[in-house]
Amino acid sequence: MVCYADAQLITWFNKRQPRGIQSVSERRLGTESSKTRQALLEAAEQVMREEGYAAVTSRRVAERAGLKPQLVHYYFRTMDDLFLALLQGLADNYLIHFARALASDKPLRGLWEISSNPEAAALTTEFLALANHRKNIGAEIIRLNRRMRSMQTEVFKQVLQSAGFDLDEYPPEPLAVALESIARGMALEKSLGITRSYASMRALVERYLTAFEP
Amino acid sequence: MVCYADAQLITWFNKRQPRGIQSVSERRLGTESSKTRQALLEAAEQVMREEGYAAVTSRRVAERAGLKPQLVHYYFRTMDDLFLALLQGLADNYLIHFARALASDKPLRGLWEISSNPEAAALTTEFLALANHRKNIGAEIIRLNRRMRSMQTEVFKQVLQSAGFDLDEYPPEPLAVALESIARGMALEKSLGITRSYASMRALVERYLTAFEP
DNA sequence: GTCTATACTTCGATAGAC
DNA sequence: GTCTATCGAAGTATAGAC
Repeated sequence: MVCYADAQLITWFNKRQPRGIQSVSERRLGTESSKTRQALLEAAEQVMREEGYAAVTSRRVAERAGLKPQLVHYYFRTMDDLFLALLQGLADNYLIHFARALASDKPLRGLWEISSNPEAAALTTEFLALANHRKNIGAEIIRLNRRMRSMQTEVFKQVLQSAGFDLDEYPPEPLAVALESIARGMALEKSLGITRSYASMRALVERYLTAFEP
Repeated sequence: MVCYADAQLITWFNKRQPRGIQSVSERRLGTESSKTRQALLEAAEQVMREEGYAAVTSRRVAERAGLKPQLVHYYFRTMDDLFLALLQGLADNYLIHFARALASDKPLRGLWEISSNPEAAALTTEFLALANHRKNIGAEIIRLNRRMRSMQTEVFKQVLQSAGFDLDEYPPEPLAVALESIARGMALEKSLGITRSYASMRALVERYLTAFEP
């Protein structure tokens, strides 16, 4: 199994094409390396997770960070820019965990664990909802989805092949989609307090994973 | 396979316990049978699907329906009440399609089709996001989830049994969860314009469905 | 059943001082 | 880099006339 160091993977991944159309206002803007900017992003993530994307307003984010609302507009020209930065952070975070899963001896279980995280699932759901009506967010989600899916599919392919499975009978891509969809679905139910089918699903998934990763 | 008529099923299903805490304001309220109320609900559903839950405001809903914003408050005491009514409509709609699937000779394929509807998936995602921070919505979603899941599980159980499958090896409940999660995941990607893994996933699912429903 | 009028809150965004 | 001050727009909700 190929193994990247965290930093390397993220660096490689972030060599991305310029994203969407940027606003061309003349207004002054804070640097990306600012600590305050980071604090605002963390506050925004908390607000989004706890109260939903509609609650991510300059005033509420600033309040959570103990700062003035105008600072949000100083570091992010528009709220859309803030959401894009947030999405970027989420993707970076995914990559870190993905790299760890890759480096472990049971990468598929790692993928399952990543997508089973209720907090991450809730955040992802917020972004998926956002993506349906904010063009910029939607475009970025599509970009990220493409890359993540490719990487997941590659992991499935290598694991299945080295375990001697026929890739026609066990097609890597839909299996990757299935794993992520199911894990996120379960995580969402969990974050709502629904645990009813958790055990039986865990057993079912475990059976497949054991077959794939003995 | 048991077969209910649409109306009967909905009637049975809607014999539900009273939902959550209702506001106790003295204000006048329109009747549930009003045509205007129905128009507002349809407008709200459109707005929610196209622009997200955050766009479901009294002003925007009224505008879409060609009415005055205050009418929204006349028919729904609070916006939460409107969301709950919307959710109820969504559940009723699900039941209609569920009943049709039950009555057909391939109920599992029917379940797949229902959850594969991109518009419905987008709406469901909006509600799942809403559920994470609006207590009333969350409670109602949990209630609906429990009932729908029971019904889906029962369908799986009957189909698998009559096809001679071992229910320990093919456990109905997690299979129902998997079917819905995957279908919704695919539908969400579709509504974003991602069609990449659609064909291969369709083939994989078809293989299982053919085994279950020859 | 629908309207006008209105009170109050919160929002995004910007200009300009320090 | 952070602040004060401020605009205009949009939001929920209610009272009361017709």
